Amino acid sequence: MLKPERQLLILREVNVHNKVLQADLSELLNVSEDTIRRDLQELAEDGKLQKVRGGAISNSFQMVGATEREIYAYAEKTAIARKAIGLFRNGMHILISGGTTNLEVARLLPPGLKVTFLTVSLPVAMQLARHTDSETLFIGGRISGDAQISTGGEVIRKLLSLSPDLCLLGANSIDPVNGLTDSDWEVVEVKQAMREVSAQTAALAISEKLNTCTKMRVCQLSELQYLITERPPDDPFLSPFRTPGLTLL
Amino acid sequence: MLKPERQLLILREVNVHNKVLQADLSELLNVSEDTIRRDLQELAEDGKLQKVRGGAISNSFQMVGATEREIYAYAEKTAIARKAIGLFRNGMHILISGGTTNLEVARLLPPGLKVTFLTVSLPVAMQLARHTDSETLFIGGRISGDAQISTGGEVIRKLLSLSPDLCLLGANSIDPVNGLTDSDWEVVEVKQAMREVSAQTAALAISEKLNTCTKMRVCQLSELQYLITERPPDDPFLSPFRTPGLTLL
DNA sequence: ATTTTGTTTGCAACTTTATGCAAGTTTTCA
DNA sequence: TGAAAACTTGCATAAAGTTGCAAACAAAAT
Repeated sequence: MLKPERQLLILREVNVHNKVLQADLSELLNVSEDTIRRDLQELAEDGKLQKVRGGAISNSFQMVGATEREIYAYAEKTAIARKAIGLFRNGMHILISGGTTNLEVARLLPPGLKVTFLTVSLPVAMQLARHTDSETLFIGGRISGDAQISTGGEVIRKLLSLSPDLCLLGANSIDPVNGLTDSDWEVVEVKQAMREVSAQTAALAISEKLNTCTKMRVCQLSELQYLITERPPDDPFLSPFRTPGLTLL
Repeated sequence: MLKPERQLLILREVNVHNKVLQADLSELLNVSEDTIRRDLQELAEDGKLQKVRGGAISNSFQMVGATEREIYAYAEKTAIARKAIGLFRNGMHILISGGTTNLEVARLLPPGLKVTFLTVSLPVAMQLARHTDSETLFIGGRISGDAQISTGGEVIRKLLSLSPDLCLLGANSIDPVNGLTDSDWEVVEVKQAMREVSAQTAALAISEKLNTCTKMRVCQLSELQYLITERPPDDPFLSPFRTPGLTLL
């Protein structure tokens, strides 16, 4: 039996069964396992299948995890989170919106920090709750399924009775002209109220979201006190955002 | 069985059940627990799931401080959850407390069910929020770290303004003499209010918690309408709980 | 037909990996 | 606090992989 012929049979076998053991192939094709191994290796190099220890698996055999969202731009978000935490002082009341960047903030809280957190995001609240030195208050309301945050009139009403020292807003998109914008009206409504009641507000955005814009405005740049990105504050990329009253971190 | 194959099965198992015990996987896949542990570790390093003591939990199910205890006895808990869901009717307002059994209820909700859920538990709310046919309202307040539920006067006040059709109380311990009891005062306070405002209340308890008692009473048995365990309603084990006005499920 | 040339194959020696086991440590929960 | 369960670390073993090499083979050239 010629080599190309044999490899074709191997390929068919793999695609039918989704996997194949080289011991089985060796027996089926009456060649040594070494030969099979070399064949599988070649086929794998051509991308026809995936070689694994002991045999091979078909290309269609994909880990479910491929679609699972691993936290996007994780390193950047961690850097932002650390800078944001630098603003915290014991005794503060801090209002936090949702999003993965804020989740990183919650995850990276240093032990010993004693602040009161107020949030509308379920995942952020869960993470914050692990930090036993600080207190966490959740602002209840109708849970908006995709963003996993409280929305609606009741949230707004509750927010208006608060006056936190600092607000951390995860930014969906931000540009110098349109300011902080978002695509979901329910979220915009909540973020607006969050900013309005807070003494100071910090927008958290990975730099890839800078200079992008979506449909609805949360606030103007001038209404923010801090803009936190993963870049150093003096990065030329940030110069469009360098305005009086706005501190870049 | 090839290693990637095994890991894929593990991942499937995790994503279907939201949590797995490595002892179960070990039996299912006929490999030692050490191997399972190593697999889980690898998958966790790849961000495909989250490793916890004794097993793993799915990524999509971000329950932050899951412990061995919390992923325990899920077969029983799913049985209970299915029975509880049998009580649901479209249009109902349903109040749900925390605990892993209620979490199962949230996870197993059938598509198409249109009810309004009210809850004080962060993990339950997160799970409920994925069920887009129903509406989820979270009752905000101070988050009690270990139980991950809202507690405090504000929760009570809010609860008193509601009148849900059904209340699902996860039971920490329950016995015929002392009724439903719990060990954490903050939780007891909330559960009491939950029961008081609801037209009907169901206690959910795996049978191992029957005939146990802890320090503080939530309510008497006679103040409950349903007791749901994983056992059939006519199980002799349940006879001490067979009282007028209390339906065993 | 025979030689040459290059490829393919199987084998042997050695390295690496996967897995299970055991001893000791940590965590959890009663 | 103390027992049970789970984790860690190290190790032994077997299976799989690697490399080098020589025999076998096919195809091309003489």
